[in-house]
Amino acid sequence: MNDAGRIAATAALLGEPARANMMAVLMDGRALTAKELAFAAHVAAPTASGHLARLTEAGLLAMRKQGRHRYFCLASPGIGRMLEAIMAATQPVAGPPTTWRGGEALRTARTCYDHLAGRLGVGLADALSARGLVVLGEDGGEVTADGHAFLQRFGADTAPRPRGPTRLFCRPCLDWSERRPHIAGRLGAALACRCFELGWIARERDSRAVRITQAGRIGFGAVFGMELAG
Amino acid sequence: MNDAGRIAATAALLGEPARANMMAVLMDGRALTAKELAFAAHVAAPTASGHLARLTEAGLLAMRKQGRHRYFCLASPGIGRMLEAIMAATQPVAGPPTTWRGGEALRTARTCYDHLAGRLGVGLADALSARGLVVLGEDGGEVTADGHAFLQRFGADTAPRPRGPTRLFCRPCLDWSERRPHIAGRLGAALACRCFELGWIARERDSRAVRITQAGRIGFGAVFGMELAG
DNA sequence: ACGGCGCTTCGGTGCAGCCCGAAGGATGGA
DNA sequence: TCCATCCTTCGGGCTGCACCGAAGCGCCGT
Repeated sequence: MNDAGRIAATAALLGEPARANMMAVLMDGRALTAKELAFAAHVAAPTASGHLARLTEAGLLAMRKQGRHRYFCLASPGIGRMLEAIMAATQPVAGPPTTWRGGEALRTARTCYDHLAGRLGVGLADALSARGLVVLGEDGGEVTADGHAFLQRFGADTAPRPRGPTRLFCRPCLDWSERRPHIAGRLGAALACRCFELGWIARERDSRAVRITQAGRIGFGAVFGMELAG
Repeated sequence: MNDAGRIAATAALLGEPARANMMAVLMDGRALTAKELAFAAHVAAPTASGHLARLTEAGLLAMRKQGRHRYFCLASPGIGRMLEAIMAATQPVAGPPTTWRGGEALRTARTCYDHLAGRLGVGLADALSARGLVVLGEDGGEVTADGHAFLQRFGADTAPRPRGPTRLFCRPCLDWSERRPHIAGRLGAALACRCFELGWIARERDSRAVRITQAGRIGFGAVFGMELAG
């Protein structure tokens, strides 16, 4: 199997709308049951079962049996990065932000794999950029000296890893609703994690959307100088 | 069109072996004619024409008319990164290096989009790592202070971009033949570019393979301490 | 032990799309 | 002007695969 063969094999799996729906739903890192994925993909259980078997066989998904349920999640962070790369590369030409089907909550704030996206995520990136704490470009990002000090005070885990970086620290990730970058990578995950810890945001059930709490509204304003509408 | 829809649409295009072959051949950034791509994809001209039209329509390829020829190339660097991400994510489990079909030249040294891969690319990464000039991890890389000084002496363009980084500077890219990382990103491109300038390597016709010249054999040994077999 | 539930396997149907040969513009050279 | 080359459009054959209903297997709670 050569380069092109692997690309074709993988892309063929992702090219079926039902399977693409499943992968997209799993992008935030959660594990879902076969039935939930069947519903998300708008297909019957037998059809979903077949798809899930093929995705697992190909190493795109990992499966864990638990009682009578079978939980599926992305097989590795690399799979998530691949999906992000596909979405980033196929970003439609500039224009007014897409209207999401019933997705106002998603546009406000949501998780993107393991970091924050939506207006909250983009606003966070803007706030950090404006203060010179991070520098974001098309394909990479850097944290300034001021930024490291700030993040440490904020309580985000920015300690370097023992044996060199094993995951990109600061990486821009194009936001599908806002069409502007937010912060991904280990920093993005650390920021999101710390915001959950502080109770500034909370996950909505069965959705990638997150809700900004009252404490969050105050905190984002005081610490990052962000004004959150609503 | 939502996230999953865009993934599905793009992946469906890439999921056809003929189209995947075309994209893979174009990964090194060259522009090829429709006929050349038909040959690379092992299909007849009419079939290739249809595929190319769809890929161009979808924004994955860009087309330039020139005389009676039509040259196709990747529409943007982002498309190349997407293809790399797919290959990286679908890396088969560890094992003995794959035997390439008649690809000894490719295994020795080749271009991977715009940087060097194969034993030469991996060797270069190893040499720089061993000397503490760069630190490579799973998902990111850094150039040390010594590394910056070394690269400047070598003549690779490592000047920071005017308004922040617009492309990731140092990034590991998993090598398909060697199963180990080589250096991609702006640094990878700069290194490859400088090696071509110095006449250490030369492109093989109609292939991603590159040939190491006699000057290169001496240069890689003297400057990077690399011993190149053959 | 038994029924309920989640998931899988099996068989048949139907559609989407890949593929090529032949014919039709378009371009450049003789 | 005429031909050769490159590319595209058109039409028909064919394969592959997504999809679902029904039936089978394993696990849990009662």
